[in-house]
Amino acid sequence: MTIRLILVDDHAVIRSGLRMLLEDATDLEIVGEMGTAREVLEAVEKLRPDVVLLDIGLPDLSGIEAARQIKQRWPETAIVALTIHEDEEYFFRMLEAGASGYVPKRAAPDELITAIRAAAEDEVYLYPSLAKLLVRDYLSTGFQDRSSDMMDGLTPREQEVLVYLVEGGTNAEIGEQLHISPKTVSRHRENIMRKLNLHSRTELVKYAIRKGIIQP
Amino acid sequence: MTIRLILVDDHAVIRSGLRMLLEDATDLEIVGEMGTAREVLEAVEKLRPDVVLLDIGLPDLSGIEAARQIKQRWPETAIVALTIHEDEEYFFRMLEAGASGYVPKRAAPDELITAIRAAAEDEVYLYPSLAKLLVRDYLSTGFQDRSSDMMDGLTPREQEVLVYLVEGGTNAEIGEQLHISPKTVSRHRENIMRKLNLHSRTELVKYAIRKGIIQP
DNA sequence: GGCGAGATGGGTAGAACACCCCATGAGTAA
DNA sequence: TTACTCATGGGGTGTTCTACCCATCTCGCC
Repeated sequence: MTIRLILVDDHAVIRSGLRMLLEDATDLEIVGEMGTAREVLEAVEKLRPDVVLLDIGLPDLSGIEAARQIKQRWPETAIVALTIHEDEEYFFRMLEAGASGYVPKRAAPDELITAIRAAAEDEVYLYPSLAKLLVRDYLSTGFQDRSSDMMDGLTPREQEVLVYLVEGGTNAEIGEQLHISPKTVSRHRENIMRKLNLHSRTELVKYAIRKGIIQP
Repeated sequence: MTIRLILVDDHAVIRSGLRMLLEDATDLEIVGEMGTAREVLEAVEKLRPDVVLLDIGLPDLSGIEAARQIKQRWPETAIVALTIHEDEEYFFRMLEAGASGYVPKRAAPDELITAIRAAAEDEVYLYPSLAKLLVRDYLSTGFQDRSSDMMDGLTPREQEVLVYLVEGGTNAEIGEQLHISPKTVSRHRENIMRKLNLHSRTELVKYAIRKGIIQP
């Protein structure tokens, strides 16, 4: 009983590498290999794999959107995300899209194979550092309505403060502009960082630029 | 006459994949495999490989700096950069550091092997899209003074420290990675900020992203 | 009415930062 | 030789940040 697998990554070298790596596992059969989301959708239709191993950074369509469409049309197909991104942003969006596994590329090869096997059994494999995020989120919010707010769960005020933070002002300066105490600014900053799993202003700036909140 | 090779990438999955991929080429012998720049420097000293296959995005030290140090201490060792970055910035800096090849991860496996063989023969393999950049640069400027104008009068060491600063590390962490005291890191930071007329780390991050030194 | 979320603030402690002072040694160019 | 840049570090000082603790008030919702 082999697991039929499709590899998706826009880097040919990585794709070929993965193929060889996975061929060691005799219960895995790689039935297809491609580099764009459009090819994947066609291939899933035609090949009906058990598992799709999917990179997020595809050129034509994000891996997240690709996953969403795959799960919508063929819910029985399991998806394992293999990516360099370990932040909350991508992780939760991939889960919402229906992924059964999320493995960072820094993981050990065995962990990847474990994730694929788990996905094929309709189970879920999460890399420890990311599982932790999920547990924390579950404990705090119950996580059932996360997909609705889509703006990372920041409140309007927090989003507003975030803009000022990444512009480079100190808490005191921001407080003056918003007519609130520096402590309140700091409070908002703490909540933002906790929600986004960030731990310094430099990370905050990079996050904001990624999200298009500010221009560099 | 086999080519002795070292693999460097911080992603274990990719590393293992590359190993399998390259084992198909019988004239290549992988004598080492590691994930950090520090390990590479030790390994080159001990193993004396013909070629180092090097990813740019290492956790402790940029691949560019690692390449620079390798070429400085062991000039006979060839370096092939294998990276996701295809922009001008990284490409030229890697060439200046002494790389004999530059292959994007989206390249075909054969191209990677070709690049390694070329490097071992003391030749240079450049991926077509990047070779084009080099030709264009040569035609327009003569390319001999490119390194000096990259960053507004920063010294090489300052440019190097800048990269680490905007990655988010503290002075102590950066000092550890560069084997210098935190005070020296701080000193470089002060000089950088004075030269660029910046006054905080967040401004530094935005500057670096504008210049393409890092990706957000 | 109570309950949770959001916004508001205060305090504390340790770490990190930003900006000064100083110096030594290596290398290079005038 | 002298002068200069570069990289290396030490000290100090005040500010800022990060991460906890605590509280009150308002609002909508069940």
